[in-house]
Amino acid sequence: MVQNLLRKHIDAALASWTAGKQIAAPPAYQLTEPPKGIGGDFACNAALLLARQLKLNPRDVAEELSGLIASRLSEYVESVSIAGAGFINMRLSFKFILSRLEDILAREDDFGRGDTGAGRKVLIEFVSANPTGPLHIGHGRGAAIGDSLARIFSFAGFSVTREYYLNDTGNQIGMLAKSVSARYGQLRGENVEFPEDGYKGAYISAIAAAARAQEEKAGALPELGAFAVEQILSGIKKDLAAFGVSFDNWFSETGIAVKKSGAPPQTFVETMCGRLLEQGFAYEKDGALWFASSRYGDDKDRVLKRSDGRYTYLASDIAYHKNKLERGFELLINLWGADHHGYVPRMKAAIQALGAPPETLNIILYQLVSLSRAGKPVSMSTRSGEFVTLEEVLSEVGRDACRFFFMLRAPDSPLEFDLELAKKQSSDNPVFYVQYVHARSHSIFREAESKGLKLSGERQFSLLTTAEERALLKRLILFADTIDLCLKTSSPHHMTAYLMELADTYHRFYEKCRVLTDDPQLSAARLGLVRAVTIVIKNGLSLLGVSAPEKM
RNA sequence: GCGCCCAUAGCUCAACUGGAUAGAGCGUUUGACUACGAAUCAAAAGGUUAGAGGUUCAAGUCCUCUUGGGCGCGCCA
Repeated sequence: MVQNLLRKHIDAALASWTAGKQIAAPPAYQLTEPPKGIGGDFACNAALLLARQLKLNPRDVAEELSGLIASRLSEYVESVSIAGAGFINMRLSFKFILSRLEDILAREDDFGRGDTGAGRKVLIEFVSANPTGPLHIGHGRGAAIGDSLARIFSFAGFSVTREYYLNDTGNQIGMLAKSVSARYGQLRGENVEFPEDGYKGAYISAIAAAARAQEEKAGALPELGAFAVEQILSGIKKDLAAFGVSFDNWFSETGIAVKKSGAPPQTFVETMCGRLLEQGFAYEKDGALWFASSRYGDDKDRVLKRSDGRYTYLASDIAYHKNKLERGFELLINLWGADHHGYVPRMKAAIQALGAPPETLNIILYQLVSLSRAGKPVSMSTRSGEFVTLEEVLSEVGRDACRFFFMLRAPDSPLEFDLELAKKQSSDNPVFYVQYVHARSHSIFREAESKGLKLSGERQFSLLTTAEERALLKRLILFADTIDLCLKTSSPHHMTAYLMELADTYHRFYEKCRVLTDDPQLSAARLGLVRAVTIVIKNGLSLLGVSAPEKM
């Protein structure tokens, strides 16, 4: 990527400048795009940082540094200048930019693919919604972000496993069974009382009816808890498939927390708790087993095993993460709804008690989606039954628009989703703005072919001399840098922003520069540029799980 | 009561983790289709970054307080 390339040489320039000076550590400088109107492609603030450390005049430092940088970067940069308080601005050379353009055209679908991951094993756990009801719009956001992160990490050379943790045992499944059972009784005309904390959604009645149908067919009523989980889970899988989200593994809590006949004498949870006790991370008090999470910064210690002998959800979860580590994953990414933030310190503590450094676990909290319809808030409680399902939103708004919309913002920024607005705006949703670039370009290709022009072959890219063409080229070659930024911040929203910016630059180019002209040389060069744009747009959209149509 | 996250244009949000003149989209106003797709482009209006102090060459970003919101605080999951 461009930034890393420049950094390598700037680092060397800095090292030679600081040699012999009293510098504690090389400054963590930034390489940013200068504000519009300043000129230059990259700005470096190293001189400002060094001047502060050494109490020197920043302009003087910049003066000395810029010379060193210019000589080291002569292959990539055509000019280096000083501006403002001491920023060093660099302008990329056309020759370098064109070499990258050739790279895009040569690598096509693989352009942007990198090996920063070097095959390291990453587990991305996301959605993991309890199988007690259909997925709602909030789960959709987690699904979109998690799936795109998986695509991005994989594209960057990590070995990615996508996993869904299935809480298919415990109190909530018991309540689910009771809820279905009550509806089943009502179906048979019995006067049963519906449990106070039961799941009230209409889907419960549908499951009860399905159970009854199966009873009539098979002659026996299925076990209602397992039956309901199975029904709901198949709905969840269907919704995720429609959303373009797939999982490599569905990890069942039952497997680690429930004893099965013929299995080892202890469950995985029991073994894990025993080990924590041995190692001193857990202790017994008031008849319960406690995890000493406060030792690692949690507010207080947490119960692993209740005084009645049952294990808590936390115990299962720690055991689950122990299992993740035992499977050899070096990085664990968890996507949680922001309402779980209080749970973060104890899981971080657990990771350390399990012997892994805390940064092994990267918990990404995404703010919940607040849903409204025509400005009026819609309640989204599963138990009250008043929620809008992912399926409904998908059929209203469409998959591409929905996914793009969910990744427009950083995960930790709240997202307001107004159904009426999303429907109304569907024709000028930002996703169409980006997709239009792809469709428009292919329209040009079709036109070119009908005129007998070749889409590949010899091109003189030196003919691309206008400001619009240069701006477009520069945007194109920053694709890999955008992927890198997504990795560093664990957020795909930089990719949506990048694609919108690329689209903007392209549409401006399109207005100013006619591709198919009377000049065959110029036409060929511009066709090559447009081809590169379609490659980058398509690769970028595919990292977001959004299609790149050739016609719209 | 304690803790975490927020407050930026009329609305929804950016701002590359302390950098230059705080940017986009939507909405509003005005203009551009007899050559590759107008799902587009050009331009305008719109800001004391909730408020008050502080830290320094530099603060939307860091520290304190105030106000206003969201979420969490169980031997629930």
